[in-house]
Amino acid sequence: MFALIDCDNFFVSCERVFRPELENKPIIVLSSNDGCAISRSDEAKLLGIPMGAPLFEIRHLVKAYNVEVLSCNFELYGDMSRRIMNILQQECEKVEVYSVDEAFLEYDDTINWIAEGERLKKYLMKCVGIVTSIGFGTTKTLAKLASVQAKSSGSCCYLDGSSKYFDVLKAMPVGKIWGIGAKINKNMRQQGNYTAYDLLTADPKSIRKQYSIIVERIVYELNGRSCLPLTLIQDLKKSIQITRSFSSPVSDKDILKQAIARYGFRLAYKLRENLQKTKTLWVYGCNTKFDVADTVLHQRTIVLDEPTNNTATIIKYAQNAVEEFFDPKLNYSKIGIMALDLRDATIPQAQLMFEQKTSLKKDIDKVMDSLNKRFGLSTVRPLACGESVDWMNKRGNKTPEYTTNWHNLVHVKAK
DNA sequence: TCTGGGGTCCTAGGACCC
DNA sequence: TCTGGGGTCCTAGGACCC
Repeated sequence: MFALIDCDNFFVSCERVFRPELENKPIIVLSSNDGCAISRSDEAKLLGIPMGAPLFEIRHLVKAYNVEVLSCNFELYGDMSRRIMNILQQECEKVEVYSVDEAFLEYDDTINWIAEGERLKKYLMKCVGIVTSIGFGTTKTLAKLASVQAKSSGSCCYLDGSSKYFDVLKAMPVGKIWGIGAKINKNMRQQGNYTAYDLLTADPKSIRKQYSIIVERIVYELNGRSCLPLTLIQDLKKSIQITRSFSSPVSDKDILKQAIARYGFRLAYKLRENLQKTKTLWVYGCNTKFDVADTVLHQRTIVLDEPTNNTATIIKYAQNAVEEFFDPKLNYSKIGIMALDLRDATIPQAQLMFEQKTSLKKDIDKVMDSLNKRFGLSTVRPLACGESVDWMNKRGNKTPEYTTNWHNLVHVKAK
């Protein structure tokens, strides 16, 4: 038996925990650079604000209905997520953290599912203050679908592939199924498969021929035949990237080089956190993708002599790449760096052709990491990252880091 | 004027091997 | 003029997820 725990309107809900006066009001949380709405309260959804709507397109609604607009505060959401996952891990032996606001649980023994779900829901609300939707199912796909049903009904829901639940599946649009995105949804509807029930009764082999093995698996999963096991141990990452849009387009090479140094610095830190090294870097810069015809992408791929997670090395290659592809005529709207071909840093690689470097660089990284972990990210950083932050992206309405910064602790007065 | 960031998996086709 | 059969590995692109 699988369960899916999904936090309702997660980012908005995190904000409300510390701003209870925002309860029952329309709120949206924006993406980085204050660009799009990426989390909406139920009240905001009712106003017709779609997921991912650019702020400039919904200004009239924001104004007319006095919508509270918040910048994203990922420090807060990340910490709230950790709290929730820790609780789930205490409550159940088998937990797969699927995303920042979702987790799959697996149970072996027979218990009263709905009662267990309601208990968990209440407990999470009491401990963290976040409303969750919980679905149970005999496969992960069914548990996911049950959580969708739970969201609309307000209480926990159970699904298996038996005819007992066909009514629910007949009312469930095919596009709501985990793994059916916009493209496949469109094709399915053209073929006359409108609901989860239609897909459940489809022929798996012909579905595979027409779509892919992924959609074939979904058919089996809807029938109650489990194809997707719980992944308890997270595989090592295969790629890591850091990319940001500028608050306004940049055509100054020095600023681009500062920005890429910052992202390289973050990237190297993440690699070290994951105990990984990279053998291949991909550095790119582009103008806005909304200028239809003339989208330009400048890029360099760098294959390193030996795998590294050293900040100075990564920044050096990243800045070289920018130096090479830079074109003063282009307005860069964002640049980014990606580490590919990642290796396990705990397995030492013997070097045949290259002399062993001294450990000085390693020591510098170690000191930087420990200071930054203790006093906050980028307390110390390489000079290459620069000081000026004018070009950095906007987060105009960011709320305090209530749970991760001593200076932002909530003050409570007792009367 | 203004439009996020970070991932995964699968497939087809090309290059190469014997 | 005619030109086999069976593999592997890598990459780019597409689709999906949150």
